[in-house]
Amino acid sequence: VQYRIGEFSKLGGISIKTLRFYDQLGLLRPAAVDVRTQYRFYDSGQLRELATIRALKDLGASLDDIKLALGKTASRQERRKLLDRLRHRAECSRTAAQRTLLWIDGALGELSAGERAVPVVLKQRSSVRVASIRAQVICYADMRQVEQDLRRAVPLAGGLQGVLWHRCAASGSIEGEPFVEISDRAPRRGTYTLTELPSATMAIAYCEPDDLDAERVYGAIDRWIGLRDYRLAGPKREIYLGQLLEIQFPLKPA
Amino acid sequence: VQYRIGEFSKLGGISIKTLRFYDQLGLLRPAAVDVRTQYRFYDSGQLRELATIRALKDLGASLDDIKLALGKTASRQERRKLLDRLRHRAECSRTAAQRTLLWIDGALGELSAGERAVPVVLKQRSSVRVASIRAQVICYADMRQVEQDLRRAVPLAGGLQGVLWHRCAASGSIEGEPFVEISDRAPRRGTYTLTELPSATMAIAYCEPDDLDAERVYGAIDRWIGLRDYRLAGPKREIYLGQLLEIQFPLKPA
DNA sequence: GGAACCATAACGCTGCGTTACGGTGG
DNA sequence: TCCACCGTAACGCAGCGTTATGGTTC
Repeated sequence: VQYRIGEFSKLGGISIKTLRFYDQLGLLRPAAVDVRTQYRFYDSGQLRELATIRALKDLGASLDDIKLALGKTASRQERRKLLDRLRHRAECSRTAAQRTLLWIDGALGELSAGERAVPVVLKQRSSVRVASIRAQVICYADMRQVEQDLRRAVPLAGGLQGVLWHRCAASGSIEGEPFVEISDRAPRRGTYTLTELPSATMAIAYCEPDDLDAERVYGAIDRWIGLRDYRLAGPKREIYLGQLLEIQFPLKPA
Repeated sequence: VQYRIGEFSKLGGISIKTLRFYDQLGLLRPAAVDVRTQYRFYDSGQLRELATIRALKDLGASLDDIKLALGKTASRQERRKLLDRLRHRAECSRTAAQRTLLWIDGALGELSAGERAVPVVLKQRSSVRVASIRAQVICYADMRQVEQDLRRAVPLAGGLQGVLWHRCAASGSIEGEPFVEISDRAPRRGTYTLTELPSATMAIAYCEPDDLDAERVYGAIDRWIGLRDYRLAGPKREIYLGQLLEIQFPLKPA
């Protein structure tokens, strides 16, 4: 039995446009084509092919994948590999959706509590050459003095400025390392150290220069990391950006 | 502090092209534009805007959504509604991924057992006017006789043909209803009944006219439905398509 | 002769990446 | 003068939906 495209599309539960598109891709060629009118004719066996295509598509396969998997040259091996890939994608997509869900629930909670949600994003930073002074202090405010010492010693070039935090109050002592970016031309040595901030993947967020806000933002980044398969890798960074502070948590997978 | 697009893109962890695109959309306008050279200049506060955009995007928002949510005319209400929508989407996406996972695991199992996986798809069928004869029989083969009676009584017009199964062996008795599609012009009444197959959403799959294959396919559709929030709604249908049988399970949500 | 069906061709959607081509800044 | 940087403009991607225009079948 032969069907014209309209009837076949109704039987197959798919649009005419899609059928023409699949024909053009070579994914589902009509069983016959009238040479004069170019009318497409499909047969009942092709309903099953179509169902196979739709089923694979519903599992997340691309039309290219499907074309390869259904082609005559395709082996059981290849079909299996396609399913394995699709399985993997589905797994990733499930965990991603799960994380999104948990994060949104957290954000909705904060909103209900009258606070604004803290946007946290992932960012890659390449390595930066810096001059720095590392110091232990009694309270965070004491770090200001160290920063001023550094700025006096180094001609600041308009590059990045900030602080690396090696230990924070929770660990019993406070240890920080103010730094400023320096150009490649080697400057004279002085009271400061020349090092290189390693390149890193980082979770970042912004906060006002205000202790209360800082605490919220630190907590938010911690929760963000907690939802993902990352761990902290190295000292946290705070970058000065005008009136704003960018908080960076360097990460490594696993 | 002002940044040119290249530096800003590095600080923000996003491509130059994307920044220009966001400018064009009005999503993130540069703080200043040089009138002569058209160079874009961004400031540090825009890093935070950018992070907000990226964070929302990561939660699945479209750029349009984000533009509305971050616009000055947007209220807390609207931002909340956006999060609710995103939450809903994430939930759908999670269950969809979960179903895909379970289904693929089933298919991989069948493949390992040496069988081919059965493609099952959802399909909408509109209502069809049919002539039919309903009958109880002792074994499935007896239904052939009823089908022949029907075909003798009705001028078959090349439309759909098949059987509705009201009861199957598992329920103790077998009751089926062979039918053939008829045109709108009312035919004479005879030994058959005129009814209308209601329109329905159906889970369908194809099988060879072979009892063993039929059993596999019925099982596959059952499992398919089991993974979703559907229930059976009415008699199953079998449609004859040349050498092929299309098995249809009518469904209703919940 | 008109309604329903078929055909091809071309543009639209998202969210950018990717040339191509030319002006700027240091 | 060179090279890195900036600009606009236009096409490409997936998977079709949506006209626009014209032939075919009943």
